[in-house]
Amino acid sequence: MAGRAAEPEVIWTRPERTGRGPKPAYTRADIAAAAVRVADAEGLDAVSMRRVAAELGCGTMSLYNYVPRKEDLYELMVDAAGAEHELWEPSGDWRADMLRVAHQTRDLMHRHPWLPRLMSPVYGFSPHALRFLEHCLACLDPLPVSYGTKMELIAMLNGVVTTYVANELATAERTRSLPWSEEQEHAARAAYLRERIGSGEYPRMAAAFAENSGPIDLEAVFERALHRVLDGFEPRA
Amino acid sequence: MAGRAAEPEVIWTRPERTGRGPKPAYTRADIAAAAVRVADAEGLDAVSMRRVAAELGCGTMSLYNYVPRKEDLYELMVDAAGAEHELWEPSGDWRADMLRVAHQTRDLMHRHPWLPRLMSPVYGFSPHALRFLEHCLACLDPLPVSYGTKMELIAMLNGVVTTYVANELATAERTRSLPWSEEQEHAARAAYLRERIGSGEYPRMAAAFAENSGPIDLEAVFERALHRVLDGFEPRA
DNA sequence: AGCGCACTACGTACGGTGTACGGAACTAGG
DNA sequence: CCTAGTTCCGTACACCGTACGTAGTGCGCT
Repeated sequence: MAGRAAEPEVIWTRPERTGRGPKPAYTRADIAAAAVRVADAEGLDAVSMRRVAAELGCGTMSLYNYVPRKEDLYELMVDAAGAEHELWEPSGDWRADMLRVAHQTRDLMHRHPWLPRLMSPVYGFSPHALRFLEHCLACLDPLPVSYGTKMELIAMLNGVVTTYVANELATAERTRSLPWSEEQEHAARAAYLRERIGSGEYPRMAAAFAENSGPIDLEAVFERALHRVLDGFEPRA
Repeated sequence: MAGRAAEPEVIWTRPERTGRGPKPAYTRADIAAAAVRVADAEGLDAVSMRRVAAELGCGTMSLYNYVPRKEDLYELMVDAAGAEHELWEPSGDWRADMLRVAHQTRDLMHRHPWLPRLMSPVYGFSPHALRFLEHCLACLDPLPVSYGTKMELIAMLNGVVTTYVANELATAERTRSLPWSEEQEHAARAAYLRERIGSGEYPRMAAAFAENSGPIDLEAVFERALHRVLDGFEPRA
């Protein structure tokens, strides 16, 4: 009776509130918003049950009335971020629409740099994720391929965007907890790399760096990557 | 003097041992191997400084003589795993070689399921990562594009493989710490998904699931993804 | 109407984490 | 030889997720 059996539980099936007892002081959305606020301002590692509870102004253990495990808090955060996805009436040009989707996802991840790290297929079915998925499928209506293929397209595009942004943000998020700056870290790694490459052990890498030693246009790299992904799904190629 | 200034430090530039004092009891490789052993057997979350020290049979704080921060231990682990990459004489067929690379990476990640989670561009320049990169570039010698483009190809292929395997392993690694099994978790999520889709809010997702309700051939999905990536870099398309 | 119970709230406590600090043992360089 | 720079590691601290128990609250049922 009291000791509930260990049964799998998806947070979204758990009703937000039940009839009996005092009214909950917060909604799930309140909690997600607080966690997102903390993560945005202080980084994902600052998101602890205590910190989020403090942000809300309640006791730590009160959170466990809303969220059975910390992992579910993460799931709420991802869903809350997904709510910021702006949806539109599909234009009829699936390529243009998917490019727009990709750019919007990237912007979203720039606003919430912790998102790439939390991106997991496990969280892929939260309410807002479903809404987003349905929207992508709507944008792909003009594309004459099976739904299975469309799913593969969406997964691949999202994957590439996530990987790309994660790479963009990696040192930034990393150096947050380090006693030196991002620039210093970058410089140290670059110096090490130059030294290694100068050793002659890696002739092709040396050639690659010689080819273009200037700064890379990351924006252009991103754009090329998107187009290449979409090209792979163009029919009758 | 004693209080060293906070300067950026790449673990690979730090000499493995210095002249003065007693001989270190372990090599960096010993430590990496111990950490990998723990991660393979008990999951990445079991890799704590105490646990790794116990695995080695030394005091916890002794580890800090070899590794300044836990994060550097992760870097050692990734490099140690990278050492398992088997390199070969390029065949002259860059497509075949890159497919082989991709499959090998996937196998590697299956052997070390914690690898996708640690994959970070920051770790991309460890000794074995450089060796691997040079090998990929060698395989791409027959491809008549710039080194910049080759780098983009390698990054994209690795990214797609990593994302794909991470998805494959997500629930498995996740349920390790949960009081129920992977199958139960999967069933609960599937039930929730069916319920949501049955609501009629997501007509296209419903159609997608109706189209093919049987189990998906993940192997084929992976293969298609690889070919699509490589297609995007085929010259004169 | 009023009782009971399911629920919220949350203080305390436990076992874990990364790692700063300091002291003891050891060995190569001047 | 001596001393300075190491390695080794026990102790300690702040913080983490969360199990458990208690107190108070208000809905639903009788």
